[in-house]
Amino acid sequence: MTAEPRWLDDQEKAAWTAFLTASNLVTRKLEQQLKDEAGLSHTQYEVLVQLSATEGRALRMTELADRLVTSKSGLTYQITQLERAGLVTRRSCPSDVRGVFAELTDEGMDVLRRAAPGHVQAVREALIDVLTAEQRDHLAQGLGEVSRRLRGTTPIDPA
Amino acid sequence: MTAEPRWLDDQEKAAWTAFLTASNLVTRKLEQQLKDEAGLSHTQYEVLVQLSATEGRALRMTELADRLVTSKSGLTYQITQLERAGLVTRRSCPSDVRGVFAELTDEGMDVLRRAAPGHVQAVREALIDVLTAEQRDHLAQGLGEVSRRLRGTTPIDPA
DNA sequence: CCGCTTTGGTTCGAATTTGAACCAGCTGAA
DNA sequence: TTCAGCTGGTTCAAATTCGAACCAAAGCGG
Repeated sequence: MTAEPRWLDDQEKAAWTAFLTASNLVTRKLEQQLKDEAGLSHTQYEVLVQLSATEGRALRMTELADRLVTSKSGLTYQITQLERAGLVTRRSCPSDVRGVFAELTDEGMDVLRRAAPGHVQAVREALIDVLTAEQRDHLAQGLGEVSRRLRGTTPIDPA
Repeated sequence: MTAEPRWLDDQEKAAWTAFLTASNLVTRKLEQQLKDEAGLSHTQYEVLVQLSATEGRALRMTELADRLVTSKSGLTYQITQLERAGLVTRRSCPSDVRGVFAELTDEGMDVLRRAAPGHVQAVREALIDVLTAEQRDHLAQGLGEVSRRLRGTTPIDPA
């Protein structure tokens, strides 16, 4: 048993390490930039972005957690922080007593507006402008598929 | 002032979000897998990998921190954990009293050997086998360049 | 040989993150 | 109607992470 696994060959390893290190470096860089220039963590920034892009500027906690790819408890924490800072408010859901909407405040919108330019610039410098249009397409294609598969992950296949 | 920034167009945004979500999802997935099957965090696993791949199975703290793309203090913490678990030992550097080598123990090597197959398998499922050989090449090319630029980042250009 | 700046690591405190446990409130089937 | 089981969020404790402060040693120029 435990047949020798298929190790990664050089080409595969190159792809893997490039992905891993780029992922770490970019994350680090942007976290830094946001903290310095806007006083926000990347998670917090993403919350604001998601809410601002949504009709009604509000989303349910679970939906938001899914979009951010974070844990429910992690989101609860961050929303509390943002609420404390006045950038977001909690509102209860009319159709489900248990439900909670996180809603972007005007101030939250302002903060986002001020933070966005610098952040977009940083994203360009770190990733977007470094790639050719073709490379961006390949990236979107490949990693898009990767994401899709990991999202629809029902480990138990109901045959 | 503050000219309207160049926002991301759809194509660029697609690349960015694909990168971001794939990065989060893959990280999450692998963290999970390692914790479950080997009782290691991904950082710890990477430490073992880097050491095992090095002549003498030892590396200086700073060098190791750079390779892992982590902070020095973060590495100090993790090495302490691994040392406590008996997978790594600290050894002082002969040529520099301040220096510290992290060295892989035999037990650490064993743990790595047991953990590797499952982890490689997970990496394949999450990323490598999802992409075509061509996509992997593009990924390695593009993100390799991204990494290179972020590494050699001396914000102050000494003109 | 002497100070000054840099380097290598660790320590410390603050901020996050995560999964497990928990509490309601929903939902569907009997 | 009723109860078992799922859902939506929060709470909690434990593990990490990071940057700033710190200490000691190394490297250097004079």
